[in-house]
Amino acid sequence: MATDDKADDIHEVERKTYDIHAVEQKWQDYWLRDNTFHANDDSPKPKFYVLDMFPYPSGAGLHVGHPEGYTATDIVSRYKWMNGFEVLHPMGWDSFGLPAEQYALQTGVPPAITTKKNIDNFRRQIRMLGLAYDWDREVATTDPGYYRWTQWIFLQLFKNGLAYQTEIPVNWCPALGTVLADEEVTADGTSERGNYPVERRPMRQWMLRITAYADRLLADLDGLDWPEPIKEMQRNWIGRSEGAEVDFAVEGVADTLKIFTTRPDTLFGVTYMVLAPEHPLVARITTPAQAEAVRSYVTTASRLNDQSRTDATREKSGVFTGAYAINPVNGARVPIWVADYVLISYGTGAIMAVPAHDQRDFEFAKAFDLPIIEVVSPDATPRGVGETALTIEGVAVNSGAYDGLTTAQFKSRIAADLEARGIGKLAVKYRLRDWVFSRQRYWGEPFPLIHKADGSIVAVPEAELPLMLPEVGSYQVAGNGESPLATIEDWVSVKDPATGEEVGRRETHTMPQWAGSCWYFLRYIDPKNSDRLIDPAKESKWMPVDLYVGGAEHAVLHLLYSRFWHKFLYDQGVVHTLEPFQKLVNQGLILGEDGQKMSKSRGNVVNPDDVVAKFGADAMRVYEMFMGPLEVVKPWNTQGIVGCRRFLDRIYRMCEGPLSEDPAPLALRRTLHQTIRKVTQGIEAMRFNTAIAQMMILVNEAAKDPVRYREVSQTLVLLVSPWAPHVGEELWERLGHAPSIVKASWPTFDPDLCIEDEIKVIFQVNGKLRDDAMVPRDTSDEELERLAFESDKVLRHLEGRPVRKVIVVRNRLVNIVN
RNA sequence: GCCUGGGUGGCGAAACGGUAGACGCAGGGGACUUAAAAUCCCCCGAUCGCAGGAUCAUGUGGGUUCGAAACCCACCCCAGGCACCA
Repeated sequence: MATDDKADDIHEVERKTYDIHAVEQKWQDYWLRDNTFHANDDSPKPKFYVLDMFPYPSGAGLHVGHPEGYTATDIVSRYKWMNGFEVLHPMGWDSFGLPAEQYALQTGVPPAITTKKNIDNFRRQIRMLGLAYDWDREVATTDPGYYRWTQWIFLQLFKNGLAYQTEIPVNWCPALGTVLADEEVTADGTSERGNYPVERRPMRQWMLRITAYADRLLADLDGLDWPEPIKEMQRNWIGRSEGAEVDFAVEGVADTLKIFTTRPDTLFGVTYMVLAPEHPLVARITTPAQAEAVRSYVTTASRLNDQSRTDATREKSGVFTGAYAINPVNGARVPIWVADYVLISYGTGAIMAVPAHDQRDFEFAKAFDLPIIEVVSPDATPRGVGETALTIEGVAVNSGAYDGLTTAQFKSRIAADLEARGIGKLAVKYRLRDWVFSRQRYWGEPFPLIHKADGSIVAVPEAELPLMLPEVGSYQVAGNGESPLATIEDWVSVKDPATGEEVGRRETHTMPQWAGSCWYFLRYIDPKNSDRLIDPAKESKWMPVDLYVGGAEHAVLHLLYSRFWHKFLYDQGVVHTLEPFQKLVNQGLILGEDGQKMSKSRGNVVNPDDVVAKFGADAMRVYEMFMGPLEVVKPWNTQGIVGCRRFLDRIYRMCEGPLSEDPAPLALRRTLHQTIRKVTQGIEAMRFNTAIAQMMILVNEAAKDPVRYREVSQTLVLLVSPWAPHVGEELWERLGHAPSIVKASWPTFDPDLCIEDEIKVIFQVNGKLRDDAMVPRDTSDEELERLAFESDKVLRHLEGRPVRKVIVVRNRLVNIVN
């Protein structure tokens, strides 16, 4: 009830000032009709490419979090237009995805229909906010004209050996008859939907060899203007580590056991070896006596999902194979174990265990009563084994001829020695894994691949792209882990047109949602090209993206996948920049009024439709930018918009009635120029909140003068127009100018005028404020000191003690220390 | 556990190492009005004081400095990310 009363109050405001909704509608219609924000490929002006992370068009429509980033880029776009740039600011739809498919399962409505409806709603809402997009360049990843090129890129990856099939363990849910993503599996190993048991089951998957680009993905981060934490997250995700590969002979077997270690300097401390349960050597080296125990352990390990497998707090488990390895540095005979704390997917899937200097090995050795040998000491003196592993770098002990070497010296010496003997070499490993690129779903891009009867896989000819996603009768999964596509025999079976004989069967997996979002920013540049992905001339005009704004939740996956594809396209000569996104900014989440994350279940979701209906799009835009710094997480407060609405109304009134053509009084002009400076710098630095505060200061000051000066009012309209474009256009027109205001020039400031000529200087005694005085700018140090000692308040606080020191900072303060 | 951010009034927040709390919300008082709304003006960190003013205050404890919200060390709390990666 209380909020309804507030809403009525606001409608009262509207009648008093102007018809907000009529004005907003008028200008939205104008922009569409005039195609105001069309980016001209042939423009001689310098380009500026501003990109938003395009949304998944969900059934729920926009929430107030979307417009935050969109408004930020919109302000920058409009500002750049006004500064003489040709701005590319497009919008589109990341429209493949699970929700539409799940909705289809429940209702039978095809995802294509649902998706179109949702896109229409998103487009309506985005236009309602007055965002300056070039609608001629709209793209949707579900459009065959778009995914044709997603498929084309995949084919190039395939042809270059960067796409391959493999059997990997996936989350298989027998009850649902489908494969689940990790996010769809709960911590206790059941499905999020329905709570059915989920098991690990090896299944055929398509993989992309992103690891082949690991070094470049890491190295090229350095040159990017991205938030440092995001770069750091990507570095950690890639996880480069330098070490050595060492071959251990296995007693009585021809096979060698290859391990990776970052601490080859601890080779003398090896007391056992560990193989991952999936390691191929396990079956070959296990002795008959241990066979049953090993088989049982391996089976148990295979049942655990990745989450519990990699839970570091679990107690160590493992089993002895009965086999022994020979340490190449000292000939020591060490037992080979199998344990699930070693992962098959990292390094060589096998380790040498040095319990004295690795915490995991230490815990394992304690659990199974294995020996622990100290080989590193901080100061060359052995100090015995303690209660934890000593993982520091230091000086070698108990290491034969290597004793006394520092860790770094040891590492380079041993690498050379092992290499000379042909049993080891320096090696670099990455934590990054290849990308599981297939999904057993309907609503995604089909793979343009055909499996032939002889087991070979051939690409669909490029001329036949797009390979259309067929309509399907039922969205139920096939039940055997294949996608619904597998049930459409007509589509799956590829027949020779002449003979009618089956020549092959189509791949029924589809691509993940990430695929379409990996390259959409390229298609905006040349959205209707049916001959190629992008015209090279246009590509070289617009790329790279100058500013990319979106949520930090995409810090790793989307941004890493996208960079990978971009580097591949660079290698293919499709694009001319090594990196797609020069500058990246993450907007912070907007929380509900209760300070909690907005969610339907909490009932704290704020709908932009309601906000715009009550306050108008301009007030909402200003408020979202006024709430605080863009990057910060902040709670929504509907009451707070009132102040922004008032601010816009006051600007409106400043432009009503007769305007004086006289120059404004000096003090007001000074504030005006300070405001131009602050707002200009604020947009450049994307500090939108303090820029608004400064405009409010100007409005407050201007209102004190009964005369309305054109100089002030008109400049203010220009300054505020990127935030409040409808008010901007309307007032610009009322002030006698032709639309659009983005074609007007951004105001400039006079730096001399920004400087005050009377300055308040403070007087401190022992660092505490005691008095102040107004003085002309650049008053000399001597004069300032003299004035300070004239102050009664200062003298009182000196309390007659002798002055020890006087610090004078010109135009700022005098501090007297006694 | 590790890596990032971040803790400032009732609330959202400002503050090149130099007057802490700009600007806005909420709150209080006043003007206008028959009345209300809108609008306009004033006050608004805490404590003490009639007041001039004083003292305290930016998560906690130390330190550097003439001077610290800001820089350094230790700790506590919150958010995000990673988590047996050899």
